[in-house]
Amino acid sequence: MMRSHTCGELRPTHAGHHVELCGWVDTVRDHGGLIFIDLRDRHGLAQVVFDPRDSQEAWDTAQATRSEYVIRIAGVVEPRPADMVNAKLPTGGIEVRASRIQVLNRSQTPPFPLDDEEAGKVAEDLRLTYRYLDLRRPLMQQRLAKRHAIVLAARRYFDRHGFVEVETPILTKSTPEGARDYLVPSRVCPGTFFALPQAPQQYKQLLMMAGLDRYVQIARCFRDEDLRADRQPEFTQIDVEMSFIEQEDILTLVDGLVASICEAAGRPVPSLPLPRMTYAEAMSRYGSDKPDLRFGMEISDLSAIFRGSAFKVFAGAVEKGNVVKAINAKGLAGVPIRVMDEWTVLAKDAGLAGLAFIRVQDDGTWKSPIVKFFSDAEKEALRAALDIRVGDLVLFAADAPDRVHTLLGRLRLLAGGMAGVVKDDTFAFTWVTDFPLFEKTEEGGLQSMHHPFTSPNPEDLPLLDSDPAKIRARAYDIVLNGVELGGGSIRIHDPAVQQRMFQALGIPDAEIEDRFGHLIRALSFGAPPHGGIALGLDRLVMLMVGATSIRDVIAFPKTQKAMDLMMNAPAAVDARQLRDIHIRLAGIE
RNA sequence: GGGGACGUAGCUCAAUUGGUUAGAGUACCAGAUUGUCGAUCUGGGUGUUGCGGGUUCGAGUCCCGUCGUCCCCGCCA
Repeated sequence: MMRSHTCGELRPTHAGHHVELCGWVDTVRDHGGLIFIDLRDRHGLAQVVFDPRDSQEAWDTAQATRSEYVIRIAGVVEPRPADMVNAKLPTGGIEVRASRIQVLNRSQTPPFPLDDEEAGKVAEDLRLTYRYLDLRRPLMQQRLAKRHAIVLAARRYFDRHGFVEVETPILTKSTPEGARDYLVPSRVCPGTFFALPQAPQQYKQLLMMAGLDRYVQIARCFRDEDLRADRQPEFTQIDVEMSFIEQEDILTLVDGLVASICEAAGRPVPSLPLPRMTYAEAMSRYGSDKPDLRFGMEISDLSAIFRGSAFKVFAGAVEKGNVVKAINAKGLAGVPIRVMDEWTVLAKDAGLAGLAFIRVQDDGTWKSPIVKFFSDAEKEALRAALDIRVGDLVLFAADAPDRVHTLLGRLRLLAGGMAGVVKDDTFAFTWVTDFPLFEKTEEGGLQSMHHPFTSPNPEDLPLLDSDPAKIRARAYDIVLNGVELGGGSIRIHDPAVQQRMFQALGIPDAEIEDRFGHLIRALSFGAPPHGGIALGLDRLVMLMVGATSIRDVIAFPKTQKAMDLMMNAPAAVDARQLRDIHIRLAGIE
């Protein structure tokens, strides 16, 4: 061992101990006589003092050290006099009087400052290019450590509940109906390709058919789609599957998992069970299938109030079977015209004719282009429905329900952010259940909202031929602060139902056999009822540590163009490698 | 694929309407300095204004293109 202690652990109780420390030079304060070096490692910071009267040789070396040099020192722990204690440091009660110093390695001047306060402002591409330096920062190390603690808590939780962790293949088969796949050419089988898994979905179901009963995996997943602050091309899921269970069992299991993880992350543990709402309710009240419940501003249905109104735009909408809904953006009566214009553009982009509004002025009067059409009774009903008060801004939308919900849901988030009513320190979990089984494709066909192995709600099965869009799935998402943390479903275990589902999705029989034959066959060999869920670990950790991007909780993340700036990946390969895998490049300048 | 923001010293930023030698803080280098802990003091500018074109007497500033980073929409079963 090159060290007797870490830099963060020495206390006044160590006084008189002879210690050896290793670490990086954080700062040097040279007083001509005394030299102070703050020595840093993952565990903390310790002040080391060099006095030429102790060792001229050590003092000379210390004077030549610079930021980020790696050094090893030996010395004696001394308590600091009361007036020299540094209350900001856990080790501030002591210092090490050094008798020896060894420079283990020198360092160039870092390309950006490594203290958390300054580095937080540095351009992210620079941090990513020198990620190993960025990760030296205490904040980044804390985040990685917390990620570890969360994964450990999850593994312990699942172990306690009898789960077995199984690794599934990274080289697998393309499933074109999902996200775009990352492909890997086969050398041995010319002209064929593996795909990296978008999720271990089929494998985990097959493990249920294998009788594994309770499966978990901290699984890496790959999707070749455009990136966002909360989306990376490779990411990690806590992937779970169980046999002989119902939806309720999964929800209860994950409730407990979430509580364990919050505890491990040092966050307030939510009271269980976590709140639940249906998809229909989430859309109707929050205009989103991942509602942010940290604030109100819920969507109110005003259709009944405006049925037959003198205001023909609203009355006409109701007449046609559309809806009139609104949110009360409390306190935002003063938003600039510019913002209202932007929001009106959003409304038009969403397919609506426009965005109606009421500003409630300081004297209580309503400033609005439309209130002159409202009767006194309608105004009173409005006031009651939306709790309208001085300073409020009411935003109306009248159109088909899905358009209205999408728009008002989006405006609700913008308004909430602008009004500053979103409490950062609050954790608002919710389950969203009863998702639709299908959604419409651009071509007018059907596609699975979750995935094609999702079980329909048995009550709705008769609708499969008549009105498939109305079928509810036994599918559920867990949402935290408006972020989709994870989702899952009860799966189809009847091969006949699975076959019908593929047919409903319009997949030709030959293709069903080609792509899913193995699964249907497996279902026919005594598949147990089963279901599961997958939770996005990166997003979970992001929220637990208060980061705003999952890049901040991934050691080596990729940029928006899916590049690794440190490794310079992806990169061209040489001709021989291409020949080996039977690939010829075409059409690349 | 689309919309938006940004790109000036190692880093974070400034630079009037297009106008003199592109500045500040910090970092860095040199010297001083025996109780600092964001040490201090003195001195030093270290620059292909992302890149390529264009307009102009004159471009960091205006125009076109391009590259890169970020945010959003589409996309993400």
